[in-house]
Amino acid sequence: MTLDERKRKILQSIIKDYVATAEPVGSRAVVRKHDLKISAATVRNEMADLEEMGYLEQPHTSAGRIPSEQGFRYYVDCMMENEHLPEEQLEDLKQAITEHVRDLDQVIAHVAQFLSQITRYTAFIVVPSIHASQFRYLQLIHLNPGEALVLLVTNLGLIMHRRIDIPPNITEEDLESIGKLFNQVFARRRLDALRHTDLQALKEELHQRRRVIDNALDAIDLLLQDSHEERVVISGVLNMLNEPEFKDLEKLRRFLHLLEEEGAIKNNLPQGVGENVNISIGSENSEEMKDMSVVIAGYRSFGEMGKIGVIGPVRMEYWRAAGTVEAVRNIIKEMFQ
Amino acid sequence: MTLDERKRKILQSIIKDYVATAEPVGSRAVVRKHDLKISAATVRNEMADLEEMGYLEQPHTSAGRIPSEQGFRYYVDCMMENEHLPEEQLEDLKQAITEHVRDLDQVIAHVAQFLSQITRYTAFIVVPSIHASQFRYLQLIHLNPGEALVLLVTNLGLIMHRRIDIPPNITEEDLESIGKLFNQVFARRRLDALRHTDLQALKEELHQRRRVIDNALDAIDLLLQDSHEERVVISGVLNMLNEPEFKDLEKLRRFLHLLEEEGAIKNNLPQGVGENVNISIGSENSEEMKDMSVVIAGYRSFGEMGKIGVIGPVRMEYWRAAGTVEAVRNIIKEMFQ
DNA sequence: TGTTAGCACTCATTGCCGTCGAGTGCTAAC
DNA sequence: GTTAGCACTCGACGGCAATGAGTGCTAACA
Repeated sequence: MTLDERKRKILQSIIKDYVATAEPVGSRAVVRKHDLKISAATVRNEMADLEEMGYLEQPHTSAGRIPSEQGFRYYVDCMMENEHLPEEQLEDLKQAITEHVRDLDQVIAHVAQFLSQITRYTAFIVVPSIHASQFRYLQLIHLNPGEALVLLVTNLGLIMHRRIDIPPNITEEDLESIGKLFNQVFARRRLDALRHTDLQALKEELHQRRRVIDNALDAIDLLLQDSHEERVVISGVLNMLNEPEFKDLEKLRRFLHLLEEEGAIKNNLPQGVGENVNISIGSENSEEMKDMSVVIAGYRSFGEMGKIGVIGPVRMEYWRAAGTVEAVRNIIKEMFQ
Repeated sequence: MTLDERKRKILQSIIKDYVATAEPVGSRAVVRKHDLKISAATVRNEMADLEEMGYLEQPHTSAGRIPSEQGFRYYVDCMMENEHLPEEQLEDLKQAITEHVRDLDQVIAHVAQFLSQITRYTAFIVVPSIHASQFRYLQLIHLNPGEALVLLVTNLGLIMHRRIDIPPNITEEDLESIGKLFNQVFARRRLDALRHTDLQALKEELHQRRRVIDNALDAIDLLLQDSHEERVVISGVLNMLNEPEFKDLEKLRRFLHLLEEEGAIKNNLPQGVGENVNISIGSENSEEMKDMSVVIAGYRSFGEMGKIGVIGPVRMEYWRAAGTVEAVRNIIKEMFQ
């Protein structure tokens, strides 16, 4: 399982070359580009060994070698050093964040865009659900006769809302007093503590204006359900068109399809990602993503786990992707403190 | 400029065939498929005429003919009848709308999805800005010490919000009283009547708690700016991958690029669309969309003009697209009444 | 024992025909 | 005005040889 220094050098050369060109790499190319002090024939012998060990493969007999998934795996685990991205670019991102700090959605969108631009892969951010947020404020707003708005605000400034029907004779003052009641009951509780059963209990308790309250409670219930959903933000899908592996329209279609429905991508990301940068290569992913690689890292946001990373072809510049994902993750981490 | 009956028949045959197969159509195919009572040779003569008039073109000498953009234009203007889509499908859509009537965003998303699914092209909906909405309600909500939320609700139930900084000694009660003040001043006015200068004037008028009010006014100002933006909702991008014209990766990239930035697509849609269904073929569009066609119709929503339609290749089933766009537009129209 | 030069072998790619067939334009006959 | 016939055009397709990159193997060398 452990390779000697020369084999490592050769494997590394082949990986760098192959990632850059997407072409099989021959023995001559290895000695030429990385001027090792050995001949092509020696390299050939070594390459044959590496192939036997499973780190390389040969598309056909008279072609050069390309790294196998196992080869990439070995490189990533045992040889790779993350490439740090220049301080100034990070400064740009920090700048952009502080400019939009008022609006979490915008910050997230910016970060995703930054990540995809720098890496030139497709970036994603999984924004955790808001279970742990505190209830801050509820308001019933009279819109038009027979129609009101339930508005729920969390301590993070997240806003959820839903329209409800009300009996036409309910006045603004009525709504206000009902709202006050809700606020008293809910004050400062965590969203995930407001369970369906609580709502039911509250419903029983209240006799007056049952109709409004019923509808409002239903609306709140639905809002809370939504709050349990993670969101996924994606940026840089087009970057994939530059990768020669997506010349194949079928691959491209599968990839785009995966992104089209929110849920699909979420369920296909590697599970159990901790705070470290994690790399998942080709068939290590689920069936749907078996010819892509994912570089992903976790971040904590108010007690919940979010994820950030990039998706690219197996032939990915892992060193650059990992370095960038790590740096951006750290910035997010900072931001949440 | 006017064609005799036989030429029209031939043009129509060629269009139908070409749209279905994406292959040049020969003279034999025309007589065979549409059993006209004339021979292939006659058709050839007519086709030569049609080519000279600019309605057909020939990819190369020994190939069949394909309709030119002018040919499509003639067909659309002078021969086409919209194909109506089955009542039951429309019912499905109406059903879906009434189910989600609580949330305008969801309805829009549904309609777009429906349109793209039925036509198998890429659907878009331009949701007009909300200039004409009425101000309904403003609330200042205390989030955390030093931080509050400005919340603005329109009579349509649209919600805009923004976080602001406040001096840390401001209490919830303070915010409430300031909010009341705003509400009095703004009550029932139209959003587009709340101009920057008004806000400035209000600012001058108020002496107390200047800091909070300043920040809130700034926030409102920004929210109003946003409210002037149209939104574009897009669905069914992937449908394009089925069209053989997008085998060409360069075309595909240009198209996806256009969709990637919100603004780009908005600015490239045909201008001056009225309530009728409008068709814009190939180079009649802006440079960026010169090999696509757009079928578009307008709808009125609270005094503002919205647009709905589909984008497809020039080789589009205009009759089906136009029929569907029209039907869906009518449903939207109904919904807004 | 590890390294290297030499050489035969493999195989994808490229360019070059020749054939095939769909489709045309033209002409002469109906 | 319509049609049949025929020569012509031109892209698509398949076979074939040349090319060249790259390999594996062997024998000689250090």
